[in-house]
Amino acid sequence: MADRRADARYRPARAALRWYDGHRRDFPWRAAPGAVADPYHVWLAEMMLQQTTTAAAKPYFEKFVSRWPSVLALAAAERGVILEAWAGLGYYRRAHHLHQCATVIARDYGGVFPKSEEALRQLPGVGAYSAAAIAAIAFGERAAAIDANIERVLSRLYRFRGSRAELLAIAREVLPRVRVGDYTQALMDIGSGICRFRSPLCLACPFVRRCLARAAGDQDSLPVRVGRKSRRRLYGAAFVMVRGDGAIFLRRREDRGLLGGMMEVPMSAWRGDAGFDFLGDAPIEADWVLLGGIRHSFTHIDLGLGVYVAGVSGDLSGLMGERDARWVALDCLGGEALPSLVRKVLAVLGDSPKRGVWGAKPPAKKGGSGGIPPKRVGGWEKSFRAASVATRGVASKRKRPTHAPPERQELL
DNA sequence: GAACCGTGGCC
DNA sequence: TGGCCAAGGTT
Repeated sequence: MADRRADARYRPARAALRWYDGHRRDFPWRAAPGAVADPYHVWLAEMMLQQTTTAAAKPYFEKFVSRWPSVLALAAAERGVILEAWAGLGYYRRAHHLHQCATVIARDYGGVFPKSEEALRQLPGVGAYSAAAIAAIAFGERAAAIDANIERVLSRLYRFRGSRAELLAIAREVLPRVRVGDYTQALMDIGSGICRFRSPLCLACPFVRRCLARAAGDQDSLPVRVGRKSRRRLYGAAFVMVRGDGAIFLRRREDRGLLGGMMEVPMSAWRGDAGFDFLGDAPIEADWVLLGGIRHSFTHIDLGLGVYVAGVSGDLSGLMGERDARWVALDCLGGEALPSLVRKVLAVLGDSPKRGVWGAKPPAKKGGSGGIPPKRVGGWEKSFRAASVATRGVASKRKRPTHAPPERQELL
């Protein structure tokens, strides 16, 4: 038999924890050093951080904790209000799961999160990674969480090119018996700040002398990347209806699918053909004016939208058959569950892009309060009135964006 | 297993 | 600009 010590895989826990004690990042969802983390905070953060940067999630986390200090408070909130608070963060299915999960915790667990990885895994929106992360960070359970950061660190450390399941086995093998939560977050911090996707700072890494990829010089090729499909290009039109008092018509999208449950202005179908009859999909007959266009990229769709606007009057009750439809005053748009796509559409009506719907601050600048809708909007209505007076002049003078549909003179 | 699901930053 | 990335989960 071979000597067990000679075969033992390097365990990074000691070095990781020592590094963590001196270099840990400070986040609002993290407990103070040595303190016990709040499971509600850990869970909420993990839901927000799925495929999302810490900079983007941070202001949302602070807003949520401020508005709903406990999981019971969150469970008592209306779904639409949660969607409004989530607006701009993306992957809106997470907001639905968030509410569902809070309801389950309130109803089945008396407002107390379960501790075990297995029980957590059963909750809506909690997958293999999140269950392990919450169990380890909030409860100190010996659960091995592997996110993109930890996968990168371990893949390079062991120069590993195998399957995810094999990596999980390795992660469990080297998991420490104490301070599992700190260890997990240490690997995340090292992965984020040192063992970066590109230009890793190996000389600052606590594992520099143990890292097999570093020794071989192939750290840049790890972990093995999976090829991504290119986006489909689709085209369509958005129809902004403005009532005499300046209110805009919004409706709620279906719960399922893209932007599920979020508010929108009516839109045409989205097709691969950039020149189809968009106005045939208009919600009502009106003097639609093409004001401009926007581009927006989703995970799997590259979308170009022409933005049409029309002043409307008379009996508009027929529109109210739409799901959760309503007329919203301009200064109330910030309180609606408007995804970034729709905010971008509405920004075309203002002379200062983004300003009209996002408020004074443009969205998501370097860790700022991006994505948090303002309470007030300014200077927007006047410029829209000027634009609507100019009508066709505005439409023809505006530069057509690359992927916007061509102007259809015969229909204008 | 593969497709779907947002958004903003970086190079 | 276009491609890639990020504390992934669900169907």
